[in-house]
Amino acid sequence: MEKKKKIKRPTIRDVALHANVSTATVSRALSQSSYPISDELRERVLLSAKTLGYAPNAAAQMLRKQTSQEIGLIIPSISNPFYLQAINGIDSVISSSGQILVLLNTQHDVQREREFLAILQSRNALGAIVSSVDTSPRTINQYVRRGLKTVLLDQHLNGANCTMISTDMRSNGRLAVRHLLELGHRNIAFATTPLSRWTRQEIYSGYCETLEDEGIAPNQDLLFIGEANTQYYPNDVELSAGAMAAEHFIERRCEATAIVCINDMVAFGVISTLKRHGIRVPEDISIIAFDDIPLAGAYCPPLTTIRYPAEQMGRLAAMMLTDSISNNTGFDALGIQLLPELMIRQSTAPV
Amino acid sequence: MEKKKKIKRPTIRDVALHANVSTATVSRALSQSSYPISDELRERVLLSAKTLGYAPNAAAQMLRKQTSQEIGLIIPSISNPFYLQAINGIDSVISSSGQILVLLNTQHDVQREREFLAILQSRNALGAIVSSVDTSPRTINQYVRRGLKTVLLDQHLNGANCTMISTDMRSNGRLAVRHLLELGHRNIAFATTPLSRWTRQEIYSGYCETLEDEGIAPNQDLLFIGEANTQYYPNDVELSAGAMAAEHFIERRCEATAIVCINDMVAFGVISTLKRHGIRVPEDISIIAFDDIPLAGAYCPPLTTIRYPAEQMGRLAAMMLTDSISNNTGFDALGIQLLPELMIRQSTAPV
DNA sequence: CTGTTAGCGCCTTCAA
DNA sequence: TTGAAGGCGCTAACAG
Repeated sequence: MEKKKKIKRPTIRDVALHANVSTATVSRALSQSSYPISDELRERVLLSAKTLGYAPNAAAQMLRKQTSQEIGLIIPSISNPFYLQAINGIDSVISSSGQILVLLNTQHDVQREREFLAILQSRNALGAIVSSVDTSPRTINQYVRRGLKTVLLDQHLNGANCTMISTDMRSNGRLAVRHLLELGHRNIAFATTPLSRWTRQEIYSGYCETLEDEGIAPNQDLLFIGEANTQYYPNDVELSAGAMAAEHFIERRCEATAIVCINDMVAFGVISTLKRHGIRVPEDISIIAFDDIPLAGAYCPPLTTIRYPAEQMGRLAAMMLTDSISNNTGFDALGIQLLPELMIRQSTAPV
Repeated sequence: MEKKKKIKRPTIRDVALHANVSTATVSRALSQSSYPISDELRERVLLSAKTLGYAPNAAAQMLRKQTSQEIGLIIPSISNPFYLQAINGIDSVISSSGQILVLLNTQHDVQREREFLAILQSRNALGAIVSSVDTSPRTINQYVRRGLKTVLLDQHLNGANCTMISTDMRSNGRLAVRHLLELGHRNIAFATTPLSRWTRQEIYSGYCETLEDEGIAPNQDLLFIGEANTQYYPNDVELSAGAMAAEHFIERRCEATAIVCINDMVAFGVISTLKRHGIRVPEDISIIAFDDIPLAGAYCPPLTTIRYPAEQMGRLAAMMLTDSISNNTGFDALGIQLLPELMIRQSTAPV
């Protein structure tokens, strides 16, 4: 192969030489600083920079200024539309303040999560928004202590020394069940992916509590867990998990008149599977879920669901982070919970 | 407010002092280099680093090594599930080689796209994967010339000096129409968001061509364009655009027996709106679309669609980029097209 | 107003 | 096998 000449980008010194000024002047002319500089020089510098195609070296700036413009986003997966919406919200805030989003996907691996935290630390990231899969706040706190501004998203980690934004999943769970109870349902099943995440456990707890309040004993036989798999829908583990749960539901001839699904995607998997078996929603069985992803209202039937304000949560997280960065306030373990909203559509009906 | 003591992270020098060796030794001990170093020293250094909580300063490394481990992903929006899948594919490749993904959302703004390219250049990014909204390859070529490794995703920009990965949208369009023709449809409408992007125009061209081949004159009255809006579905512009197109379709009492939709989300918007007006799919009208997002198969009816191998495209883009980086091959304007696949489900039926 | 200069933290020759 | 030292590109303190 032909030898490749390494392309050397022009530096501030090249510009200085070309414009016949000092590097300091170039630096001042190019930065928006209000530092006094004559218009003539400024223009000469700007011109030289343009002719040479000069672009500042970000690494040098970071090193010198001891800071970067990066915000790290650590999430467990990017398959879930929730994160898409959250990213949207986050991006809308940070991009307008000239910051840059570094996306780190842990794939639900605690080890990776820790590595990513270390990476952000290494990079002098301005801050991190973390949807943690860790069960202990130890690692997070360690980085917070070392100065990494952090906001926890979609997860409430007891004892974490940082702002946490979530919704009260348990009361969301209650809300869903109460809606079904009001419609006269008494035999209510629960379909979910494995209850490994705190948020899922919370929803399930809310479900159990509310039934108990009503004098209905929660029943393990009504819990349908679909493994994360791609057996039924090759492109989506949650859809597929929903389908799996529904298959079990049918096999076991479950007589529930309603199913609470852990999220919209699982619900879609459940509904499409039930339909394939000739079971109608909501005539034969009511379905309620959580998230309210954009498609929920355009599904058939339009899905009754508890809105999870994903985009707003993302936006809020970014705002809290930005605030904590610019005011240099930290260590304020503020817990924020967004209130749920029941979106009644057409997948639930009276018994 | 209380004065905040600036937290200073330990440097390589601190570790050197603590371990009573030189900074050079520390550097060598910590890097995986095969440089000879006694086991005893190595362990001492590693221990010191751990006790001090040392983490290398990425900026300094980048400056010194004149390179970063960043891959930039420039996309026009993160609302479209296509990009979600593409990100998934990309991430799966680059994260396994220790690289980091920087997500840059242009919001369909050419100006922002150019700024982002400049930012990546500034940061000595290893490379960029770009889903461009530019209509000319000029800017891209400029950065390619300056050494930024680039792969164009989901867009074929004539004259661009870089690898381009896309599918042949025109033949995808043809494939869709041919399927409908085979089912006996002759009066076929087209529902889309504005035809601003090249990919959309291509699909539309394929649609027109195929009709002409069949002796059917394309008819402007059969083209339904839904503005990007949030009027019908507040959380999703494409869903909403589909709904809008369908409303027009109904208002104008269009008599087409089939609709080609520009993508699955638009199709969902169309279908749910048609249904709301009592029009059945596929009994009254057939719907075909493009993308095959995970939900397509779980919709009702399951959507007949042309699979757009988003994740594979992402993976391929990342692989091409990685390859071009490690082999330092560049300027090889390779055009790659992934073949479409018709997923026949239940939203299309004979006339 | 403009220039000189000293590092920011790290890696990597070169010398020992 | 280890250490000393220069410099990557930039900014900010200090001189002029």
